[in-house]
Amino acid sequence: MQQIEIFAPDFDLAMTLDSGQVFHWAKAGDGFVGLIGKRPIYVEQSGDVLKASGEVVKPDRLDPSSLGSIVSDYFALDHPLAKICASFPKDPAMNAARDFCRVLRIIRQPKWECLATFICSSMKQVAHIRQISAKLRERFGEGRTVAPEVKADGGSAARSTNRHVIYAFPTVERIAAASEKELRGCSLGYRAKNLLATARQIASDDADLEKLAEASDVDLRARLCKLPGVGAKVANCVMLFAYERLRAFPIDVWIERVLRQRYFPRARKLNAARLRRFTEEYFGHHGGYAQQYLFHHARKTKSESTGKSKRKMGSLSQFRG
DNA sequence: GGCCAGGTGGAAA
DNA sequence: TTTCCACATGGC
Repeated sequence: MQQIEIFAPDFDLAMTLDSGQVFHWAKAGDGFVGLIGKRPIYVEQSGDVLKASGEVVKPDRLDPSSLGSIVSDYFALDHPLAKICASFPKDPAMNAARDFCRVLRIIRQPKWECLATFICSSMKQVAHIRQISAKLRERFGEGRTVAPEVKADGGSAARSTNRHVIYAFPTVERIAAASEKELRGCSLGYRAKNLLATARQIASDDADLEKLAEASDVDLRARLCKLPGVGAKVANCVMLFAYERLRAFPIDVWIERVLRQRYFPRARKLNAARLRRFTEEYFGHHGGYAQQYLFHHARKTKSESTGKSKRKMGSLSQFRG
């Protein structure tokens, strides 16, 4: 059992974990339990200090990192938030979102876990995605335990009787070995076929997610979009949340609504290509952060109307990256 | 019970 | 090119 404290200014743990980037962290004790890759972690925040505990059983040779660097890296504590916020365009919608979210960070997720989860996300609410993630983990993932507490006396948490069982996201190989029927048993619906096909492509070495990190934004997006169940929206989410492409700007129903209402209130012809061009040019270098702030702000304030005709929304969602 | 959800892929117009 | 529509599921 290792325990650490990290100085974490400009960071809100709860807000970040509740912002629709990642779907498996659960409240426990005064903080949250979850996994970073395969490592079970408990983390809690008090002010500018992040406390974490987790077992470092046998750090494998490929990843000998300490708990502190694992946590810091995952929550992207090195992202210069003040600078990023300063780079946002100055307009009423963006200003409001920035004021609301300025301590929300875009975390660095494991690639397969992020890709698989967002393949399951289409036409699902965040709460449903959490359910699907939990079912996939419990059914196919490896179970671990973690104590939801940080003790002053280092080793005591390890002996805690109040331990939570948490499950790692299943490996590519495990999903690839499953049947579509088994996956549908996790409430995936029509998404099961896509998840299975993508897992099998990756498992059979047709796509190497780690190697794709070397690709340019354009190439990376194109490669991701070749995977079953991955279109422009999912590709941009994976680029943003797993490949640290902070410019990637996913356009989902929430963002589309914000753009329509706040940036193009009177536009008639607002097709997907025009929206895409606008977001790429207007929000700039850290567009992904801007997008995440607009998304989270809209979702948490449930702003204005929510009733747009499905047909209209659908037509814009068609755009290919 | 209808509407909506961090969409995609393929057919029809 | 653009528009339309099927595809599952669960909460409100």
